[in-house]
Amino acid sequence: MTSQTTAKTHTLRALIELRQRILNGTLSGGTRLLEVAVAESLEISRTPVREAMSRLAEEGLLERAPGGGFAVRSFAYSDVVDTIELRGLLEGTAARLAAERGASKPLLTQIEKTVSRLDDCFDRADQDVDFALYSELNTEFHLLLSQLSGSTVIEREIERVTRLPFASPSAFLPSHGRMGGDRKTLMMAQEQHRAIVEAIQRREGARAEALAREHAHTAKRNAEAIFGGDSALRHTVPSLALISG
Amino acid sequence: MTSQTTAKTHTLRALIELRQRILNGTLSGGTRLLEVAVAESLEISRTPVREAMSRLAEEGLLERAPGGGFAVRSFAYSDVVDTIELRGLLEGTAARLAAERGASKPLLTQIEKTVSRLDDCFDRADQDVDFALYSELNTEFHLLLSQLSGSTVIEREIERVTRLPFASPSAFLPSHGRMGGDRKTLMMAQEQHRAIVEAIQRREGARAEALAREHAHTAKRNAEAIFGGDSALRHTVPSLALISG
DNA sequence: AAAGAAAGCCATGTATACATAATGCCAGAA
DNA sequence: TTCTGGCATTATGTATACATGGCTTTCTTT
Repeated sequence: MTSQTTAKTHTLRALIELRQRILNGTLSGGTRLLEVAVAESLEISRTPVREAMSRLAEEGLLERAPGGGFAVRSFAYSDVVDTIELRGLLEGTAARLAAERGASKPLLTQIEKTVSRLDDCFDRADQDVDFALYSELNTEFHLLLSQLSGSTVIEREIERVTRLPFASPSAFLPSHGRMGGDRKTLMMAQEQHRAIVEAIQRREGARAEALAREHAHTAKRNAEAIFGGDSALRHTVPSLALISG
Repeated sequence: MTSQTTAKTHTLRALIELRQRILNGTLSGGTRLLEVAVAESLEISRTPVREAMSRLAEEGLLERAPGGGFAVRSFAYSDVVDTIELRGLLEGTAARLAAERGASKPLLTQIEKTVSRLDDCFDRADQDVDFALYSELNTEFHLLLSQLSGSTVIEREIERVTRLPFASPSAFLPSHGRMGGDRKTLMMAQEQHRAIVEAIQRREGARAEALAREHAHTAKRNAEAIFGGDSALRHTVPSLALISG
């Protein structure tokens, strides 16, 4: 499955390809990346490789090795849990700030619309939920929430934490593979979405914060369920191969 | 004052020199850094310049420009306040986790010793406090607190936020320039240090969190006082020239 | 056989030449 | 005057040759 990534620049191609290899576990945690080897593997020169690795370090997928060079960052199970909790912390703060400082009208209108469109995902009475659409709208909701905070600092940090694949709001969303109580789970999450927006509108800061934290906590429980389940369940979540411990 | 930085590699020299210029305001927010210009200015080639700029982007002092290249990040007054609050949030979480999960004995012993050594800064009955020593120990205290959390995620984030010069625990510490009620301010802060450690030892998570947040809040008040004061007061705080709005 | 020194390798650091893409300016025509 | 086309400039992207420093390995000497 040599995903012939076609990007404008070699740097971008290297970036995407390396990211891919890290996420799918081809490059496991702790692996040192040698410029020459990677360059040969991608059939480009060292320069764009360095550039790509540098960006991956900014993303948090690589870390600079002591004597120069880069190594793949190791993620333990506890890191996943802590990072999700951190997202809850940040999103909680975003919600509180939005409530306390008063969120901008246009953004509020927009997030209401997003919540409403999320509702539509459940329209059909049968078990089928449009997961792809839900996932997309869910991501949009969380992005808007970070913007509602009115703080570029908070917004930036959320964006940063969220970039780690296992901490993204849609990371542990049920996929088509396992259907069980998923519809109910999603509906509960959606109820939390609505409550968060309502609390912000009513300027109830503490409540908005608590709700957003609890919302992330739900994601944490999902993660725990998947890790506790058999490995077949784990494989339903893409790019989770990078978790070592 | 051409600070002839002597570092092993050109990259390091460029890194230090550029950081310096950003912090002292020579390069103001929004300024685009052109590789060739910087390279000529530092009398090195473009390669180490790119490398240095990439690291500064990781530090948060630069940001990647849309069409490639880097620009100096702009910091508004509100960013300073928000970032300090963010530090409070993170340190509060670190304190809570340390209390809840139970902190390691050796680290607890070490932080107790640090608190004790901070006490010694006030030994002399006169107004003189050893600011340099206090600052160093204060930094050490906050570092140990982040480690007490037992979460590499939290520790890493605190390290990251703290790297921004105006969010570091010792950023708005009174300097020799202005003595007024500084001794009292420092003693109050030190009292908070002691209380935080005590709460962690007693496994009082919520209290530890609240105390750490309040501690950062104190720093925020200091920052506000300095910004509210005349510009002469602002100049007593090193590397604050980078704040634009 | 053990220890030290030297040599050589390997990985990153650095310079530089060239490629390419974006920007902007100038000129000419509608 | 304004629009448009092309050219020129400039900045980043890329390849590559060479430098350097640390580590290993081996050879030599005691």
